[in-house]
Amino acid sequence: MTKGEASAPPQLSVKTPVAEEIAQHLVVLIRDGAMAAGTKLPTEQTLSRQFGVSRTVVREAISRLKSDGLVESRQGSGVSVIPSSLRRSFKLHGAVLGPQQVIELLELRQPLEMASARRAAARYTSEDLHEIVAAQHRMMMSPDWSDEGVQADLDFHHAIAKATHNPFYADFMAFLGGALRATILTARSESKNPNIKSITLEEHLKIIQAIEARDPEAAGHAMLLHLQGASQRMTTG
Amino acid sequence: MTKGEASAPPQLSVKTPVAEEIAQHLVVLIRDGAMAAGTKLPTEQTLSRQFGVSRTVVREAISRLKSDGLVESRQGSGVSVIPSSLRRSFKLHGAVLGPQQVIELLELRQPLEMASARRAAARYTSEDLHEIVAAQHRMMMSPDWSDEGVQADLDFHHAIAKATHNPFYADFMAFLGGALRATILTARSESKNPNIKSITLEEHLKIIQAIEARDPEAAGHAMLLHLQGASQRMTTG
DNA sequence: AATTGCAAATTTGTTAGACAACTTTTTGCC
DNA sequence: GGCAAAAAGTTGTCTAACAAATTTGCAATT
Repeated sequence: MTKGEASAPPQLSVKTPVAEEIAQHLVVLIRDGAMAAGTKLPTEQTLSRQFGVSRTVVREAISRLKSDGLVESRQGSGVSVIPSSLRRSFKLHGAVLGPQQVIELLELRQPLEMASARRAAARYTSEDLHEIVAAQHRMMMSPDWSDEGVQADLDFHHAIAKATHNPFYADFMAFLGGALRATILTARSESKNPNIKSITLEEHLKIIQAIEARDPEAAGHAMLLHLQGASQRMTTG
Repeated sequence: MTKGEASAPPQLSVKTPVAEEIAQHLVVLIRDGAMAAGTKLPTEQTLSRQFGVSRTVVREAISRLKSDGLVESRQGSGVSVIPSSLRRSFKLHGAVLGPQQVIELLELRQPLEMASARRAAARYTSEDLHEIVAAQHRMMMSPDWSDEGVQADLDFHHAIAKATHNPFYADFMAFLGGALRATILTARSESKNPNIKSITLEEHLKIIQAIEARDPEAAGHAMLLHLQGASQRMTTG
């Protein structure tokens, strides 16, 4: 079977590997409920014929679904869809985030950041504080608004999350930061407000002071003000 | 190359597919920083020799890392590690959660659930409320403590998250619920407290009433009390 | 001496066929 | 009809080869 005669026409100038394309196709089928939980996928051979690719490619695609916890395979039996209640991976499937999604993601981040600041204030060690201050310093020194500066900003929040000594906070904040990174960068580079950096640094400073004073409530409140301000600055350009 | 002469001896009675084992091995290498961001992995052929498996298996393992957003491959060039700041998947890598991890996960869940309840109170529609009540009803009717009852409990929280009309809340709550599901089930089946179900239903009811009254603060507070109670009931047996 | 151009070597992407390991279904015997 | 053995079906792994893209090395030219 030659490569060109796959059932789907070449859809975009972007060249995505076939395995990835098929994986996404299957993900859509499962997420949209075309394949209910517990049901079995067609056999690898069937899928291979259906998509017009080799079994190897199908296996690579299924391998990704397994990694995402969407399906489970048993040798000799088949590949079955795992009920959504058991999925153990949280993932942003869309490559780029639209404005609405950014707002929603920020809304998810807010309570986590507040809790993060509160718990950091209660539990930080001197090394944690040092790392937080270091990120703040790095941001101060960076040209506004370079990729470096945004990175330092994200590092600041990540350092606070690490100071909670709960690895899930740290991991999840890193995840959210990465997702929002590109958005923050473009928002700032397009912003006409020249004071945006100094304002941010000031807000950060208040958070640092509240944490250092081991005052969870003040830390959470300072974080809330910071996030509200940042959000406003992002959306109003 | 026959299968038996792989460099590593068969280590456990549990039979995990080789591809998965190698994938996890690589994940550990990357997460623990043995392979810095931006660096290239050894070639597939090298890895195949190193692990004593075929290139096919190595490719399947790498395919999973790609799905997790840990690496990126370019034809002709190689496979390079993606900086942690750009990772777009959040995942519990350990198969089972230890007691400490459960506590940490509950701590991550708490602020999210509170925010979820608050926002649900502010935004719910009649259908949302209906779904929340339906889950409560299903839990009431289920034998204590069946898998069904735990599912209804999780559905209750998920329905609240959906009522926020922010898909990230709903998705993430479903994710967390799935991760905690097994733990909750065993904790309850081992509990000697016969009132655990009625207490839970009572706490749920208070949350429902606060949401119905469109009182975000009361809803958040009721949720906090519920989570604290549930956590206490789980840890003290 | 530096740079450009091109061929060769690398490396990932895909295909094909084969066998092993395990599960499910069918068959044949009692 | 019930049950064990055989057969068929399905995923897991291996090997070999070629395609497609990138990197590297070398040589010729300026």
